[in-house]
This record gives sequence, structure tokens and C-alpha cells, in this order.
Amino acid sequence: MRDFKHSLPMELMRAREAAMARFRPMLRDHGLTEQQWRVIRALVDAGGADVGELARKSCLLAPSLTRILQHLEAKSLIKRTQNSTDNRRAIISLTARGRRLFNKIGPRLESLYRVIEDEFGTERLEALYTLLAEFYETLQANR
Amino acid sequence: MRDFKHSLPMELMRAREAAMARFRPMLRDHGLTEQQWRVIRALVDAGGADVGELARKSCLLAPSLTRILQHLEAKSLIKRTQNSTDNRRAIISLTARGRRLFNKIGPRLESLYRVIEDEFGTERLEALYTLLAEFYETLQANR
DNA sequence: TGCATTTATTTAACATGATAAGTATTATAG
DNA sequence: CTATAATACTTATCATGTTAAATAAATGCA
Repeated sequence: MRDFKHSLPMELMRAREAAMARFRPMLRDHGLTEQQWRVIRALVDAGGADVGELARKSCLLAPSLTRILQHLEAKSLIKRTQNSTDNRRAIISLTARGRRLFNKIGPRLESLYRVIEDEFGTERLEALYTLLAEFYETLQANR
Repeated sequence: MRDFKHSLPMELMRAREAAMARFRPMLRDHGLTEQQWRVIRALVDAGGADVGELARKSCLLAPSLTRILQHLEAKSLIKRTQNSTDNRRAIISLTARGRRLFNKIGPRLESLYRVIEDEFGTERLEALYTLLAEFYETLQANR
């Protein structure tokens, strides 16, 4: 068996955790989890979406997203609109308060990201993005 | 702000999840979670280790590992030995049953891994490993 | 139209992730 | 030696991950 250290899922996880360790404290200071932030960011990107679309965009499983939306709603960061022709899907969107929070945190996370980019190098970072995307596509294609 | 899709932690997560989706069903068929398997594998690699060493090797936080060890002990897959000069650290090791389970599952996961290797290509996979390791080291160094 | 099927989301149950606090043991300064 | 600090784990708490089952609304077809 190949060396234990040579485990792809573990390496991906370690790299991810090393990056998140830079971001998580700031999110926490603003009372957000990493996943809650992903949802907020997806909502800014989409400007309103049903739960399924949001799950895909934020890479969250539906049951997790259900709970997260309950938390975000309790904090008045999102709202639900029952406006569609399909009564199963409510449209989720940010409240004004949600947008303000995004505008406050977003730039700070961006600058943390740029620090990483400086440390690791833009080219290598791009190479990593490319490999990751190709890896994902390969595994999805043969699913 | 850069495109939402261009989020490194998300890309790392998606790649990891695509890989894990290949492995998880088999682990589940044998009643193991992904994390429990990581602990078993780390124990085979180390042949006995205290909780701290195990946490590092399996990339698990101490509180998670505590619970996982309770589960594995309940399934009689691991045992604790209170043999050290330091009574705070018990030495964890696999039981005969734990080793048998590893010998049964290990090869099957290996072949699933080789499928991925064939699909994505050995060279690209190596390139990915290298970038991930370098990324991790860079972020740790400037921590 | 009426009903079985599919689709979208939520609930439930158990396991882990993340942080803080607690406990027991060892190391250490004075 | 002894009080204190540091170390190694464990507990506690809340949030999310994972799977299966439940619920409800929309679709497809006889």
C-alpha cells in the first residue's frame, strides 16, 4: 500500500484547512461560520435563488442548508419570498442587513486572500486552480 | 471582488468531495465513516500511538478523535494500553479484529484509488500532490 | 380529471467540526 | 519539596456533514 501520507483526500483537506485557518477568525469575529458565509456570498452572486440553486452554489448538502438558512433568518440576514409559480421553492435573498454585513466582511477577506496569493505566487495558485478544476471535472464525468 | 467560483477553499473542497464520493460507499458498507478509517489507517502506519500523535496523523481535532476512539473501542477495533511512563497518554493500537478489517478494506480502496489515477493521469496527480504540499507548507511557514 | 410518480425541501438520527472550558498528570521554578 | 504552570485529554455546546425517511407540491399519464 502506498504511503499513508500520500492520501489525496487528506492532502486536499490539509491544504483547505491551512487556508481556512486564515479566514475563519475574521468570520467568527462577525458571528458567522464558514458555511454561513458561503451562503451569503452565493446570494450576493446570484441576487436571490431557491434552496436547490443555493445548495449547488455554496457546495452544501440540502439538510445542512436548511439549518443554515434557519440561522441566517433568525439573524435577519436573509429573507424568504413565496413568489414563484412553484410553491415548493421559496426564493431566498439577502436583507439590507445581510448586504451590509457582506460589504463589511468581503473586502477584509479579499485582502487576506491576497496575502496568500503573494506568499504562494499568482502563477502557482492559478496552476493549482486549474488542476483542481480538471480533477473535479474528470471525476464528475466518469461518475 | 473576484468571481465567486474562484474560491480556493471551495475548489479544494469540491475536489476532495469528488474523490470521497468514490470511497465513502465502500467504507459505509463496512460500517465505517471516513474519519474512522483515517484513524485505523494511521494506526496501521504507526503501529500504536498516543492520542496526540494520532490526531496529527489522521488530521483530526482532539475532541473529534476522542469520540471516534470511543466508537472504535465500542466496535472492538482498537484498544488502549496504559503502559507509558506518562499516565496522561494511553497508547492506542488496533485489535486483531481491527487489523482484519483493515486488510479487507484497504486493498479495495487502493483499487478505487488506481481508477482515479488512471482517469486523471499519474503525472497530473503527482503535480497536484506537489502543489498541495507546497501550498500547505507555505501557509504553515507564515502562520 | 384522477392518481401514481417525480421533484423540492424539510426532519430525523447519528457522527464529526470547532471553540471553550474542565480535569488529571507531569514538569518546573523557587 | 511545593505551589504553579504547562501538557494531554476529555467534556460540553453549538453548528454542520451524511444518510434515510417524511412531507408537500408539481408533473405525467391513463
